[in-house]
Amino acid sequence: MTLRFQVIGQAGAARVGQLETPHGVVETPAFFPVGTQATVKTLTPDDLQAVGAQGILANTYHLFLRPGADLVEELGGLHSFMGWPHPIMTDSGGYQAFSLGLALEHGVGKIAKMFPGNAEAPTRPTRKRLARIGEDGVQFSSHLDGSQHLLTPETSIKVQQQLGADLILAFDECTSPLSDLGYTRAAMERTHRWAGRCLDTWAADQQGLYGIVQGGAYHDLREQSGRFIGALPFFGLAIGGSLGRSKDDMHDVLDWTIPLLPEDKPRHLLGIGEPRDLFTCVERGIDTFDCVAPTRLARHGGLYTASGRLNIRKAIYRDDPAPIEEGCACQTCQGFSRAYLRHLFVADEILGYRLATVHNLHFILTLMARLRQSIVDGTFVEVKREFLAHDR
RNA sequence: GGAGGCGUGGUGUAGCGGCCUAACAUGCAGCCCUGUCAAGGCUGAGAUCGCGGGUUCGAAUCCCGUCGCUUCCG
Repeated sequence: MTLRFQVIGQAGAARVGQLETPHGVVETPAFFPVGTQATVKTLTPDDLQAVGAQGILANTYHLFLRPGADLVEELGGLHSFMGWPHPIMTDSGGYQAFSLGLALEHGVGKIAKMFPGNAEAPTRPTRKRLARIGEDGVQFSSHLDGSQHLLTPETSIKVQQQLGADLILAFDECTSPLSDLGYTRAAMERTHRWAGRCLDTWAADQQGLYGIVQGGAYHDLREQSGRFIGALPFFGLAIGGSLGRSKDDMHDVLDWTIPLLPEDKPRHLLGIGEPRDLFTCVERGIDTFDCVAPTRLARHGGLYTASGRLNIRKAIYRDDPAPIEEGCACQTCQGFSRAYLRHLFVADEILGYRLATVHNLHFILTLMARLRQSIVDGTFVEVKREFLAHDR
């Protein structure tokens, strides 16, 4: 059983590395598509390999509720259960403390453009929260059947052991961008206490455990958290939590945090990002990413191209015989027109969601591979400049 | 030939005297989505209620006529 990370090349703060896991080596920087319920929606493991995925991220809370950790363990663990023999990371369920808690109550995501006082209204309706946070852990009302479940640092790590991912995450609390300094500090301190409990429960030789830096968009808190989490004996470090109200805020958070983390450990940025984010975050020293954006956007008709995102449902594509992107090597662009894809979306045909997902993942994973190579070649700055110049 | 029913945005329907400057679904258009409650959400355009006349303070709603569709009987 191998669990090891080594940096093999650098360009400024950007770095190329190898993350060895029991299920294979991840060449970093890398992007992990999200497969919350042990499936990257609409794709088979073969599809995933074809688009260039090295690893995926699944979710503890969702799998704990359904089908249950005991069952997955009985069936040989996640890799065997879902037929994916390559690296898997599991999120701890800490994010659900937010997404089913304050995110519902505030009607926001982890990067909130809408703040109280801003003229623009929230894009999502506010709803009653399904998660309540206490010192011991998070009390969830299942979104499936309303049943009550307490997830703690200990139970989260144990469930992740049963699921058997290669890389696992500490149980933390992701705060809302609308949380004030006082609340964000209290949540961060609680996450720090939970970090110790996660370490105490962790079987270090089995899985690589990542500690999570919190602190919202507050400078002092991020520094405090970066120092604290960075000094603990985790296998890797992740940056989580609210990243403010803009990309600038997000970059500030990375600039404050990353220099405080040990250089020899892998750094994961939770829940980011969009194509351009890969450049700006790798540039600051991030090694791995996970994000629902490419897959979710694909299912909603948002398709990546070198000149920005297009919405395939638009009328202008009704009779467009061109592929999504001229010159794209993905299965979708090789065989299908924009007009056909638009038809599939308008007709609500399943194939549309799959073809769109294939394209977006191929796009982002190919971009990541190019970016990785550019660090080796010493052309990162040029490649980045060129990409950003075209991306709208 | 006779009796009845129905005609409301592109489509299917709701409303059956004032709260209708007409509702809902779907479709259409645009926007949003960053550790997935997410094949989801938000916003918008679109009908003077078949046509004509009448009753009434007031009609999509009641009455008469007319046209169209439809069901049953012959």
